[in-house]
Amino acid sequence: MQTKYPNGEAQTKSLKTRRKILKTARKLFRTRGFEKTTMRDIAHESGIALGAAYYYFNSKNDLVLEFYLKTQKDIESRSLAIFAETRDFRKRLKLLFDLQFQRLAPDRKFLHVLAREASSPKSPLSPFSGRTKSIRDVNLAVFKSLIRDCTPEISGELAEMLPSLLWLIQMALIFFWLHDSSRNQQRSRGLADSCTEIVVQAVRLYRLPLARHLFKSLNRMLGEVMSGL
Amino acid sequence: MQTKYPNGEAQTKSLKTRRKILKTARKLFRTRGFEKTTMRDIAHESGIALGAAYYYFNSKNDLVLEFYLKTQKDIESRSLAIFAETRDFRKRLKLLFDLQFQRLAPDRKFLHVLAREASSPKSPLSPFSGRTKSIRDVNLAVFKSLIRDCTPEISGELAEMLPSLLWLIQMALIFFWLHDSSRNQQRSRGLADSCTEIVVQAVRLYRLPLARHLFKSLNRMLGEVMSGL
DNA sequence: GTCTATAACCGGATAGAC
DNA sequence: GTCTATCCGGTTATAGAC
Repeated sequence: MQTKYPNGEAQTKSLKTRRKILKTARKLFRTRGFEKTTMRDIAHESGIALGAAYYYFNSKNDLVLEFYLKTQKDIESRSLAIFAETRDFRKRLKLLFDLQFQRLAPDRKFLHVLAREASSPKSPLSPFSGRTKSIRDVNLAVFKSLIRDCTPEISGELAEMLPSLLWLIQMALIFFWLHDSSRNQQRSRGLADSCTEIVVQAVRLYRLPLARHLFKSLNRMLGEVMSGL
Repeated sequence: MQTKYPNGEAQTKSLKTRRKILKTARKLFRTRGFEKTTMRDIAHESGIALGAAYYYFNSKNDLVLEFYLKTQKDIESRSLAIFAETRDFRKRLKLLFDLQFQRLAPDRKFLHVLAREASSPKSPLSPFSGRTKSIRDVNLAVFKSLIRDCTPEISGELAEMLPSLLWLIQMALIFFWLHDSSRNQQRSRGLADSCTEIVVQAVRLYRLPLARHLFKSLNRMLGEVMSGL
């Protein structure tokens, strides 16, 4: 991961091997599934020794993390195009959730190890850990630009808290989607719809004096969740 | 697990061994942690062979599940006492969350395997799977009796949807608490407070015509999440 | 049918030679 | 940076004892 490359020569070769491993792993994970694919399989099909595979990746799980990171970066760049299409808050949100499902779909079968790994506090893959902080920050930035210049206009305190809230909702949606065995993950899409609707309705209620207490508590909750990073 | 016992003799001995394993496992998990305790350790300290441990428990994870199930049953019976103390909705909710934290606390260090295991769709421990359905039903029943005869009065559609909502919140709280490294899990307690407050405020807003759409969407969302069990 | 004990198996991960 | 040989521990297979 953090290996130094003193010269272009080595870099090229090293990168080639690294990519080869990733490609093989992805292929095998997709066809046989994560648990039925052994590191020995991956090394063998990549034409290298087991030890070499571990030279490039610290663990089998790390391979999966790599795919996820790449996808999230991809989604970030594509989200800009989405926000250019429409300024409507609801549509933007819906399109973004759709984009997540769509881009993650090819790897859905084995991405569940992400959730599993994320549930281990010790793991660097924990949702509350440093390794994933960069990707979380990217996600938050996406939600910030979703809110910017949208209709209805969202500003002030609401604009402060919404990114965190939307990020949490997105994480929950992805978790649900990973386990969703309905055809084409229809249930997850329905869930994304209702979550979108809930947020839209909540935004509408925000200015209501009677709802003041509710949003105060919600804001406090978000602070408590996100402060630990 | 589902072994038949044709006579009391065998049952007694069998149960004794079983309990011995559980006791040893719990002790070792608590002192060394889950991953540093091997099944060989547990068998050895229990004075039995490795194979015997596997005769009683299908896997190392199953041992942890056993502790969790026992705790949840314990919580169920204690919750009745709590609801006898007060009819106040907010207080009942807060006391119930506190009870969860308190009873689960001794095993907090190794209960994270629950979350990990629960994240594997194939696993019988998945939150959406049959093995855990009974415990989920028990939890839901607890929330139903929390709502019954409380002040402010909760009935109708709201009484229908609240148990599911509270269950989801509870699961999220426990997940957060498992990873919470703040002293004495203070952050989790704060989070439980704000979640409680959010629910209380939401209940207040329920009758508001302007909030109709919001609750409709919320209800739909809960249906989508819970229908898959 | 109920239980125990021993010896593998399997696959993720590591050590260390080259 | 790549290999081979090993470790380690969850899990399984098997052979019997009661």
